[in-house]
Amino acid sequence: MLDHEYTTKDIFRKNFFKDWRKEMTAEEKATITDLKKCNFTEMSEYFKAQSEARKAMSKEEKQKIKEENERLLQKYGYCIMDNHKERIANFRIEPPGLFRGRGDHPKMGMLKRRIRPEDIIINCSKDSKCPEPPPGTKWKEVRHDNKVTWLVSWTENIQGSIKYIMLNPSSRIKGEKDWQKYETARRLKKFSIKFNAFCSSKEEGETADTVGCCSLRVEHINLYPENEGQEYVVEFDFLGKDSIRYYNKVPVEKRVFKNLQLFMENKEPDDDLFDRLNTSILNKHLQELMDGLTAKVFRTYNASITLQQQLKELTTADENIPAKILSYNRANRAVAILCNHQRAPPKTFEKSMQNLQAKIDAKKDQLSDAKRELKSAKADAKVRKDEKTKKAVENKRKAVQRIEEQLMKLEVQATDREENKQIALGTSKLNYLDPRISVAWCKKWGIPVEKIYNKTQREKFAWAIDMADEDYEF
DNA sequence: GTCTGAACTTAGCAATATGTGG
DNA sequence: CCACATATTGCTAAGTTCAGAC
Repeated sequence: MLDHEYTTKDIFRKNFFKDWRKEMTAEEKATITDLKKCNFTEMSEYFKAQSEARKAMSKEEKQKIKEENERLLQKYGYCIMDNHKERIANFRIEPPGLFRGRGDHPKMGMLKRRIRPEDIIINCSKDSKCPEPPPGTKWKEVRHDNKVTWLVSWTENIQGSIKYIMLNPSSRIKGEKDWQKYETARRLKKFSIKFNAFCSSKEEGETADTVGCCSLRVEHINLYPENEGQEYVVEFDFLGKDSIRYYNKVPVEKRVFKNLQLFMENKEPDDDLFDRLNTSILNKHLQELMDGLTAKVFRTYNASITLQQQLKELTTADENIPAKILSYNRANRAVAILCNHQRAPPKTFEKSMQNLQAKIDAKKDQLSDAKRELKSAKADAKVRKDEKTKKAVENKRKAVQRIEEQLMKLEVQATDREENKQIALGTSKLNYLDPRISVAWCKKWGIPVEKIYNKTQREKFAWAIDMADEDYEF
């Protein structure tokens, strides 16, 4: 991790050194007293060399590794549930290492210990052949609980939380749950509520300081009776899940604005904004409004309804397939922005943008050359009037057309990439957008579903690809 | 009511695989 | 066919929800 920014952070270094010293012998402890004086370059070089060696391997060696991975997958990557062979999601146990919390995490750098068979609980049915622990070891427990979906669990040592091995998203059990999620969100359509919130509460000092709706503090909002020509504007600025910043200015109803003013009266910046509300009160209230309604349903609803509406708005009939796909990506992007799904701009972004621009310029030159050739071929044909020159004109015309299409494709690509610089589309696509909306859109416009969903996504959304026709309405 | 823990979903980053143009 | 760019997959942390203890 030597090259990583983590290692420059004080908390990371402090936590690492503290945990490392716990592992030392008395002698080591006496010798190694200052992390600054420790030199890890030799180890770092070793791993770098390993990675280089891996890259430099011959085709045959790479193929061998691939086959070995496939063998492991076949051996450990599947289970039988209700008589069906199902793919397991994370069948490899998490290796030991240094904990990398996100944001300002107080525990970053702590030693994540190796998981041993004695830490492992196996959950399988009574009549099944229970997996054997490695020779000379024992599982912590073997149980037969058919009220839960996990196959294996263990307790990790950083937060003391339980980790699980569960089934792949393509499995029946996950697919049905996913379907159910969207059905609940669809029922929200009947209500004309616009509500964009989520909740959380956490122990201080154990986690990074992030908030959700119920735990927003006074310091996270500013109120503007008037702002940029709009009335009753609330400015949000806080760190949410994964310490991703949420910044937005939202005009609200006067009544909401006045209430927020009241909630902020006589409070310190670090006081709770909603001090009489907690997640259980909120969820109880939501449950009364609609069966199955919880805070996160709004996110699913907002995302899916926005995709549907954006697709309607952005797709035009006479466009070609690449242009339609651009429209799809734009609709997807609108959702990602709504949900605040961000990503760090790729390290190679500027460079790859320049390269693409260079390609576009080259293509433009090529186009004007082709046009010039077409012109002279036409002139030629006018004079000669024979079959051969006529055919030449036709060929040149086709060439121009082809280059124009290529140019357009490149330009579309450039626009798409620029607009996507800091936006992550994957999260919404995978977790919030009812796949039946996308499938219906594909069917309606004759777009192969492979253009929208890759192999993994098609496996996860198999249920939707199967059931949605082109008239599907969310 | 309030707190805690178990179970499950959602999240962004990094490594790896694949595709493409020179 | 190679180098580079892009797409996909893997990884695991960080959320939400709900039930049950107190």
